[in-house]
Amino acid sequence: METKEIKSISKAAIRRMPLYLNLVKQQIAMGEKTLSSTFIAEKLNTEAIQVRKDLAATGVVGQPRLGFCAEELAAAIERLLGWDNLQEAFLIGAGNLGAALIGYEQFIENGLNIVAAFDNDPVKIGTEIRGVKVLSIDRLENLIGRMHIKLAILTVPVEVAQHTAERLVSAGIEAIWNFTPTKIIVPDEVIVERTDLAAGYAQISSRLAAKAHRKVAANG
Amino acid sequence: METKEIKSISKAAIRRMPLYLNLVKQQIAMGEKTLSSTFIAEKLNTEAIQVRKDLAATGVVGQPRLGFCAEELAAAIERLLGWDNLQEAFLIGAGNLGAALIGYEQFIENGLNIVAAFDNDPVKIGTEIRGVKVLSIDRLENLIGRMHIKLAILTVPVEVAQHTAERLVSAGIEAIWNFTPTKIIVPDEVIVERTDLAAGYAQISSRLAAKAHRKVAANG
DNA sequence: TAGATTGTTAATCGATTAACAATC
DNA sequence: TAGATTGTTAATCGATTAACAATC
Repeated sequence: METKEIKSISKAAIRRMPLYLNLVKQQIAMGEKTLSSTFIAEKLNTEAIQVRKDLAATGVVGQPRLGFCAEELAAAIERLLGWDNLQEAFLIGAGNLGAALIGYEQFIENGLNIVAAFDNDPVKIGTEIRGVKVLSIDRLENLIGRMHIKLAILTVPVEVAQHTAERLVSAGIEAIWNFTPTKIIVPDEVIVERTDLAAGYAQISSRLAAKAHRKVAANG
Repeated sequence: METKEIKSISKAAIRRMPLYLNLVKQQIAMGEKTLSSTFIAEKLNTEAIQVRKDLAATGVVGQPRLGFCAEELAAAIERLLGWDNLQEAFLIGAGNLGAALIGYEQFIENGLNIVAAFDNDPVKIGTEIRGVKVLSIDRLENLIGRMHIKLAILTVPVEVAQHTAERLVSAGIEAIWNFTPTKIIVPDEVIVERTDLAAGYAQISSRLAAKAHRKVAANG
């Protein structure tokens, strides 16, 4: 398996990788051995040049006329994303959103395993959500250390987001996936990714609103 | 209320608007009348120049020495995002994620109201999730037309995402919020926003993996 | 061989950041 | 007035897209 030097990768390219991976796996399942950037671009409604540029970052070398080896590509993307190893995570805040993430089967395919949930609500503590125990938030620091947990999924109410983030950092967490609608401030070495449902909805609603405003303007 | 011409807005700026709005509302609740770009930047761990550039898009004019009028800013951002009007939406696919979105209280503040859910599972049809009825997918087209629904939240399994999107488009939907890990292909005039949990996780896991790979390399 | 596809280098585009005059 | 802050214009940065030689 010949690979060239790994190139630097843009954040946008990383976000597209799961789309490529799904498609590659789909082709493998259909018995295809190779797939070209042209094919991928057509399926994902994008441009072949972007696909080639993105895939260059995986280090996989394609073959003129044939495209890329599907198996090799799948393995390279999974390695690039770290989806070839299981990642254990704690979920902090066992509310609606937290419970949904625990039940989100897709994560297993991505190598993400939520091993415990934490909450401060005595009613929730001691219960289980789809086999995942809800523990007291008091035990957070101790268990992060003992279980060598690197990733925390933050689904607490926004008011306690910053404070909880600071607890996680003191306990030695390496990465925080922040689902709260605020920006948490942590040291640079801590990896933070914010998945903000409000930000996603803002894209949609602003465009719908712009359309509506234009219509009102046109009708006087 | 003096406003200047509305400027064009980047997607990234739109995504930041909810953060600004939350902060502004918080300041209003604390009795503050104005807030400056410097203050906002400090609170959100970003640069004042970016805040000013973003806020310029709302059309609100600030005052040197004082900053921006909080009330005016809140109203302008809500109008820009379309959060000043209630948006009714259908949710398609009443699985785990779908149920969580129905229960996500935050949406009400954003003016988003999920009025019905649709599924093809006879066990689910006829039940309610937090007061939202689960209806048969067979009634989708009819009800979109009758209730003048503009927005559909797509939480179906990935295999049926494209087909379901096409049904929504034929029924006259204007916007689709796509939570499936695939790109749906629809006519240009249909507004699509993809919120992909896998893409968000890819950011985190790739950085954790890069860190781990570096460590292995360093230890020989 | 002819032609589809890769991968590199250059050009373009868009967003962020810097500099600074205008303002209260 | 002095000084903090705004808002504009220009410079920089990063990502996307285009052009094209190399390859099988």
